[in-house]
Amino acid sequence: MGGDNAPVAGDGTIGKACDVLDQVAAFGRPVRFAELLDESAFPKATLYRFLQSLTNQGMLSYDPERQTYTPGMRLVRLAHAAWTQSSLAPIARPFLDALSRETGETVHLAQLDSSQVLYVDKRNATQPVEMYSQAGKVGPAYCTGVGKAMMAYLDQDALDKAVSQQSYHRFTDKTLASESALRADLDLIRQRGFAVDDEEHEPGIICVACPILTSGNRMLGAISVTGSTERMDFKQLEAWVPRVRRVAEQIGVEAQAWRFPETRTNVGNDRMQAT
Amino acid sequence: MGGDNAPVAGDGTIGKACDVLDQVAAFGRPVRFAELLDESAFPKATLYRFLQSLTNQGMLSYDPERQTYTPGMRLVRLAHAAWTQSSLAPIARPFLDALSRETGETVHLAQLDSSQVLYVDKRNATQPVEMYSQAGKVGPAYCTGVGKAMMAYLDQDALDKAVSQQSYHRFTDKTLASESALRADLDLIRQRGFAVDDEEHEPGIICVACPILTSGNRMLGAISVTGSTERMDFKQLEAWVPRVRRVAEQIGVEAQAWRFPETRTNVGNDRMQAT
DNA sequence: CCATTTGTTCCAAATATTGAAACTTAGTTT
DNA sequence: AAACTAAGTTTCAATATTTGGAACAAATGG
Repeated sequence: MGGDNAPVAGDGTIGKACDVLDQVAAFGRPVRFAELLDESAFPKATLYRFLQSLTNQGMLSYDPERQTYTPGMRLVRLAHAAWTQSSLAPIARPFLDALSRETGETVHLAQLDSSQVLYVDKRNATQPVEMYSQAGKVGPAYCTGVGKAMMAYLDQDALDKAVSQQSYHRFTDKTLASESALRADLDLIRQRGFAVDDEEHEPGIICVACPILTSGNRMLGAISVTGSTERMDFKQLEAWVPRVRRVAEQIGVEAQAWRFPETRTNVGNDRMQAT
Repeated sequence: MGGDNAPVAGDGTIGKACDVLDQVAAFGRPVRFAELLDESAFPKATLYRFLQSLTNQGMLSYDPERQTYTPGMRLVRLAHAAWTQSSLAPIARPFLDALSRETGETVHLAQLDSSQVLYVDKRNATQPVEMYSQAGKVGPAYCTGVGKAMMAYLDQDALDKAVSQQSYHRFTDKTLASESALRADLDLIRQRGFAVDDEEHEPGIICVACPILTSGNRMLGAISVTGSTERMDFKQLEAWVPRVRRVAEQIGVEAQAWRFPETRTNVGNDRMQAT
């Protein structure tokens, strides 16, 4: 859609290079120099050199035949380290396995990254697990169970920022398509201790989600159990809530025991160093 | 310029930033500033600013409590795009599924990245698939089936470089622990069209692997079927070779049809721009 | 074949990076 | 408790790097 990519930039050359990476990744397909140049804030020569450097470094991959760029394999290597060390996934794994076994439904583990939902692990009851295709995927926060569960437990500042950065695209006629509607739901979530997604993102898909919190109520992530309206109704799904909540609590305790690093509550970038 | 350590560097600021990312990732655990400084070629203030910028960008994650850095979640997001767009995984998926079903054994899909084996997908017959824990993982090339299968089909230059960059650590007493032994095996592999790993990396683990090639014999990756000596012998495993080869061929054809980007045969970086 | 688009290289000017050293915390020892 | 030590952070002038307009080359197409 319209919204031009957030030129978060800053951080000198590194920030700019990251922007280029994001831009290439955002295309979702092999992209040519000219296409990038159109959307880019950088002049021709500058963008060109960035692409060259990133390609040399393996952060981008270049197809000389078609003259196109795609995100590079070095990212996969680095992400493996990130996933292992910085995500909740390794800690949560056994709990997800158990929850998946018990419910037989799809289970998601998510964290919040730049006001978006970042899925870091998944259990799919029926089919074999789809690898990366789900872990690493991002989704909207305002219309998913895990997204709302996480936002509800952000502190004031982070919440304001997160809420203001949602797109509020109306995916279905049940989507909460305004900041006020979202805020109202977040209040409710805080009251109940869990979030629901009532076909707000995809028709026929419903879910319940609970936040993962430290003892100091710092939000680390969320887990959810998803079902389809064809096979079950909300009553059935909500029956799992106590179980989901308990698992979320357990993960929170484990995470804290492992002295889990501060989650990037950090929505957007605050740095003073202006140009 | 001899076998310096990793400092491939070059590419100005971007290359340096990538080096820092690698360094943090290499620790495999939350790492403090001073620890990085010890191993770093950069002066204190420089390294400090790199870490700050990378953290601001979400490429690193910082735990203020423990004052430690880990690879950041932004990498996971980017890697998802890389995996989807630049790896063989999406193309190979149905073939891996089939091969896994037929053999009932562990199946790997790998690509070559900086002279190392990068596993991009995996099927594990018995247990549920372990996600990222395998995709994104790197391993040695000189003592794994997929590694040798891939190296055997590199062109002269790339092969020389790859062969010279192996560590030749003797994991088991069957490990090919020298360049000459490796080269001899690669010749054999080229002759037979497939590679074997006869407990060269892990005792009790054997495998057969075939390269994935384009019609122009450009090497894109490799697949393997792995077994354990406890459950089977080499005779049984080699019976799968024709099947593995056929699947590799199919993937190669598909990949070419999709006009798959040039694989980073590119071992190491050649840029003249010294520091 | 010329026109046009797309990709690559040059180079002086502008700017960001550099790193020694000073400074600030936090933790430890005397 | 004061002094010491170590770890992390900031400063600032020198310097190397990035910058980007414009020229150049290589493909594409009419």
